[in-house]
Amino acid sequence: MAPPRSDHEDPRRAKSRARVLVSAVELLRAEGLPGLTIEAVAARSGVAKSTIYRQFADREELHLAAVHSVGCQVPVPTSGDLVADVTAFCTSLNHKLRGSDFGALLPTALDGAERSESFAGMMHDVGAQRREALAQRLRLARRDGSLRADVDLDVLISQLVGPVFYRRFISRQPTGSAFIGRHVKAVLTSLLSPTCASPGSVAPPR
Amino acid sequence: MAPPRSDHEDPRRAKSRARVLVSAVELLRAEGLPGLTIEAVAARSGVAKSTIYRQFADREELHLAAVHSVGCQVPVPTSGDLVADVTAFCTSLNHKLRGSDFGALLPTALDGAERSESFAGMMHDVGAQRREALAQRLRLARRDGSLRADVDLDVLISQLVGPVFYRRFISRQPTGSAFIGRHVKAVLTSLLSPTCASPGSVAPPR
DNA sequence: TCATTTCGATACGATCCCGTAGCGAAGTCA
DNA sequence: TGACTTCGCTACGGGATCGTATCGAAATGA
Repeated sequence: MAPPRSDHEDPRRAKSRARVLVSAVELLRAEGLPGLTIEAVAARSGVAKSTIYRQFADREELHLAAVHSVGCQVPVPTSGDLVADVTAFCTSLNHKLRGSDFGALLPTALDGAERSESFAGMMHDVGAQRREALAQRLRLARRDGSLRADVDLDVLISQLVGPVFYRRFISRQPTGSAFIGRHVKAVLTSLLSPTCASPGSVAPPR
Repeated sequence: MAPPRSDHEDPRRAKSRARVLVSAVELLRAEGLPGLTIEAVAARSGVAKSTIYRQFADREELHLAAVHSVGCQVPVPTSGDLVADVTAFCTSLNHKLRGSDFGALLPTALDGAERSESFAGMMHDVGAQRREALAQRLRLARRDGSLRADVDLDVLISQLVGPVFYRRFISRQPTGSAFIGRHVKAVLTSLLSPTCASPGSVAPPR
């Protein structure tokens, strides 16, 4: 069941596993959760059904592994300009959500998380990891004085990324660079520096 | 197929339809999309399979009708205080997302919308309706001067509701009244009135 | 009352999917 | 090379699900 000794894995095992996961992702993209069936994965991947069962106990475990395999690391740039960095981050995130396997599989993952503890745990962890990267950048900004010291990072992060997810998955509204630019600016401007606020905090009053 | 004449529907037809939808919602809550099967709905609801097929062409149509049946209207209070009203709205929304059938079925709907045009359309419409109610309240605030005139309502609405959805479905973080209070205050404070800003925009600087 | 509509029940063949088992072939590693 | 592991293949029985058809019973509405 587990590799005989340490972390050394038989390359055949790894290879078939990889092929299975690729096909699982394709199936999920094409047909959603109901389409993810051991039989279908076997047919599509060319990996025998028995081999799949050797590595995945059931459909849920396979689904979990498939979602985990597409991951989602969004780079957080660290130039001097906070607004520019966060804007770049949100833009990258937006592209990931709209163009990558992760974006395509996330709805199925949400559905899974609604009913499975291990799924909910993974979702939470993956998200926490992504948020931590952003948090570090924001803490840096707080230290170098470009961000107010009394900002609640937890709230701020939700405000920054929440709307991007929302428009992609829930409201299904466009999120072009125009939106992201206005959005980040509106959220950050009033929190920028201890100096009360620059004259126009969203757009020039005229 | 269509009722013989005008909008008059045979009560037997309406009754069986209602029973079917209730069971469909229960099944979706309990087992997610893969659990929504005509056979299972028939068994659970006591409505014969043939009767179900008379009203729903396939699983997707039934799923769509089930989601549509749970609806989601969130009241938007209109007292004098904008911050209080929006906070109350977000609180209601949060409760809906966490406690109602709508909240439980939304993930399955997102999955469906990813792959079905009619589903995506319904999701968009339902959301647009909900957003319009909030938009009206915000336009009122803009007219009576409590909100800056140059605010982009589209962006603002996403910023207000996005984080609530995000924390409920994606990051799975808590959204107590503490969070919602801080959140709404942080978003709105800098946009309140043309007068620069009240001393502390998030928390007293000490 | 009486024609019409809808219902529930049942049965049907076809298909999908499950999970397990046994087999020889091929790859892996010491 | 030789022992071991993993593979693909095939087959199996059992169950779930599909979508359709037929039928008499019940409800509806004019």
